[in-house]
Order: sequence, then structure tokens, then C-alpha cells
Amino acid sequence: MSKCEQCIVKQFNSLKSLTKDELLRISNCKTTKTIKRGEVIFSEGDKINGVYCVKDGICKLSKLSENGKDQIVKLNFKGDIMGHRSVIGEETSNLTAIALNDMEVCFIPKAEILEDLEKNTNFSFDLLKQMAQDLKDSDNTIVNMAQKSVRKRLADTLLYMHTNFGVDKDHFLNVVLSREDYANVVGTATESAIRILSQFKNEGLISTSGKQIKIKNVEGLKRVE
Amino acid sequence: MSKCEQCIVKQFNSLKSLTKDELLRISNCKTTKTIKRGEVIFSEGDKINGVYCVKDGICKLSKLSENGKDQIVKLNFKGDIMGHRSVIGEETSNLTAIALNDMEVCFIPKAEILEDLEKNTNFSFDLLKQMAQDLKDSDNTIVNMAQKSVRKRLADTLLYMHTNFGVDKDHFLNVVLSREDYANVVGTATESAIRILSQFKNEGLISTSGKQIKIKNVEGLKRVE
DNA sequence: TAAAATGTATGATAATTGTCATGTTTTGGT
DNA sequence: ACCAAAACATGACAATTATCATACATTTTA
Repeated sequence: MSKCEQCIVKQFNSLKSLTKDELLRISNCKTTKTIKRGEVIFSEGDKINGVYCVKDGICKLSKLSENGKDQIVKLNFKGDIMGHRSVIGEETSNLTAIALNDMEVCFIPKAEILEDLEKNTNFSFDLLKQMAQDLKDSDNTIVNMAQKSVRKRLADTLLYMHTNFGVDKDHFLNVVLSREDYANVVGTATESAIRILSQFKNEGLISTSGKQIKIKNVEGLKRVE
Repeated sequence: MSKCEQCIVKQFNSLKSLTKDELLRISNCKTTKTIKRGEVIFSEGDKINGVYCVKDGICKLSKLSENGKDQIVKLNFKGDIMGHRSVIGEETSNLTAIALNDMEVCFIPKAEILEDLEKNTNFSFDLLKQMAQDLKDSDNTIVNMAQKSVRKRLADTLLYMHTNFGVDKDHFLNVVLSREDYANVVGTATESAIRILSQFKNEGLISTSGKQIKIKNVEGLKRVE
């Protein structure tokens, strides 16, 4: 079993503020899970008994809307913590987490996290910082959803994938989303997402090969309104 | 100057977890401000040197979108805390706060809040809880923005105003928003908001008198799709 | 109190987005 | 390798929403 003390992933999140002893304790009670593409990590309404730390891979966090569609609220990847909100608020999960590619995540039981939150001020303050940032991101997402066109939001999403997850040797986006996932990120009908991707293709902004997408003109995508 | 120890407003927020001594200290350094309708409490980009606790009145928190429109992200009222995110994250404000009616707010300097966050675990944990709840609310807002029609969002907003702020003796909504504000909450053009309100009027769901709005059929509004 | 500015209202029209239908391509499991 | 299921693609059309123009009402200010 790998050791938290040496895990580079923790650099990216609040766990970096834990002391060596605390990390050692957590290391001994955590479980590392391998999760296959498409697998559900937890579902909306689940009681979550701990916190997940994403070590590798990417997952989508979604919420079922009244109209029966899933809205993808966030993509989580290396270093992201999940489930802390449920642990802190003693509530069931508000979101569903599903792996977009093969993942490795560590699960830390609730009691351990709560103990550290109580005893280590740096840790809880770091988490406060993280959540303040998350709230800022959420506000910005709300503004984008409310004020920008579907076309613009889709262009932004492609650029987001590009800058955050990069491209493979053939310049295709590393992370492959289905057209339906793109629609669910943007908040539109699947057909609309497909149609707009076709437009982007015709306009030379992107090219595709199956589900794979290659961004050919970053500046052009940025200019989309 | 009123005393925090006896302030009922703190019941509604994280400040309830402060000890008597801590409240006394804060009481001695806080400033109480009276704010007139329309007045700006702080603006996007401002450096915020403390936390605001809303004692009375209501304000809108908005963010300027690239298209030049303000998106109202949240309405804050009695018991709500503002500015904590900027204090925690040491960043300038992401939002603008403007009073919708006459308000009374208390301003607590940054240093005091940070000191309490460091020394009082209950306080920081309560704030974590509050922010977890805020994140949940934000997620739900994102889903609503992405998946619901403007008509539905406007109906929801009216119901929100009704349940949260109540009505006056003539059954008009206590809080009076301009049509533009309604549009900016919902994320639509002012004309669209006006048009839909006219529809609601024709359908007997609401009635109006000037800017004032009276909800005549709660169930009907709930049924709006 | 008159004039100006702002807010509300509505029509006409265009642009965007959603829905339904249908066909093709890709994928996954035996 | 084959078949069924899922995902992708596109046309036709409907519904929703935005934009522009204009008029009326109300509030503010000189």
C-alpha cells in the first residue's frame, strides 16, 4: 500500500497541511481503489462515509435535473478531494461521481478527516480556502450558464479540456467525452451539442476522429460568441 | 453601539459558535453601518478588509458578465455573512453587493475573524458547514440555469421571494425588485422578464401595481414549466 | 412644476435552441 | 466476426428567447 507521506498528489490539496504523524495515521486506514471507466464512485443521495482523494484519472460530477437530464457540474482530477461536503455537512451526496477514464482514488474514512479538522487548524483553514475558491468557480459557472450562448459555452468547454487535460501525441484531447457528456456539461440537448461540434468542424476550429476531438484553432475558439 | 453577545442575528450564522469573550472582543471593534436602498456595499474587484454580517434588509450579490449584463448570483439577508470568502482566500471580491432596501450591517475587521478562525475550532467548522451548504445551493442553481426554461426560472424566483421574504398587509411581496433585477436573477433579457410577468398576470398567477407584485396562485406558479 | 431620465410595456422580427424522426457509424459482448 | 445496442449525425420543424423599435408611465432633478 502506498504511503500518503510520499504521495505527490497531496501537494495539490488541503492534505498538504497535515503533519507527518497525521499523514501516517491516515495512510494506515485509507484504502486505495482502482476504478474503471464508466464506473460510479458514488451517487446522488448516497451516504458518504469518508473523503475521496483523486490520485489519477478524471471523473464527472453530475446532478439529475427535474427534466430527467444529468447536468455535469464539475470535472475532478488529480489532487481533487470529493465527498468532503457531505462529511462536513453530515448530509447525503448532492452529486453523482462517474469515472471518465480509469482512475485511482484513495478513500479516507470520515472519522479520520473529522479528527484532523478539529485538531489541525492549518488543515481546516486550507479546506476553507479551497471551498472559497470552489464557490468562486461556481459563481462564475452560474454567470456563464445564464449569460452565454450554448455555442460559446461549448467552445469554452473545449478550451477548458485543452488547457486542463492536454492533448496526446496526435494532438487529440486527452480526455474523451461523449457528445452527450459535452451536452451535459454545457446544459443543452445532445443533438445541439453534436450540431455545434459539426459547425466547429466545418469552420476549421476543430477536427474529429470518432469520439476524439482535435483543436485546430485555439484563437478561433476563443473568439466564438 | 449594540452588542454582539445579545444580537439575535448571530443565531443564524457561524458567529453563534464564538465564545462570550470572543463576541465581546468583536463587539468592541465592529462597526455598524446603515445602508440606503441602492447603495453599493462593496464592488467586484474591491479589496475587502473584513466580514459583513447582515442585521437587517436585503441585498443582491451580482457579477458582471462579458456581455455587459449583471448576473445576480444570490440574495443575502438577515444573518447572512458576506466577504468571508475574500478574507479567507486573500483575494479581491468576486461579487458586487448592492442593497435592495434599507439595511443594517455590521463590519468585523479581517484580523478579528482570522484570529477566531484559528483559535476556535467550532467556529471554523461551522463556517465549513455553511460553505458546504452554499456550494450545494450553487450546484442546484447551476442545474436550474442550465436545464430550466426562463419561464420556469422566473416562476421559481417569485416563489423564492414569497417564501423567504413574505408579503405585506396587502399581500404584495415585501421585497420589490425592478424588472431588470428579475431579469438579472433569472439570466434573461429585461424585455423577456417583463413579457413573462405580463403572461403570468394574464394567466391569473400574479397581479401587479407599479413595481409591486402580488402572488395570486402559488400552486399555479409551481406548476409552470 | 416642467423636462429629462429611467423604468415598464408590447409589437414585429430574427436568432437560438429544442424536439422528433430517421439513417449511419461505432462499440461491446458473445 | 457478428449482432445488438449505443452513440453519432443531420433534416425538418416547433418552441423559446433575444433584439430592435416604439410608446407610455413613473420617478428624479433642475
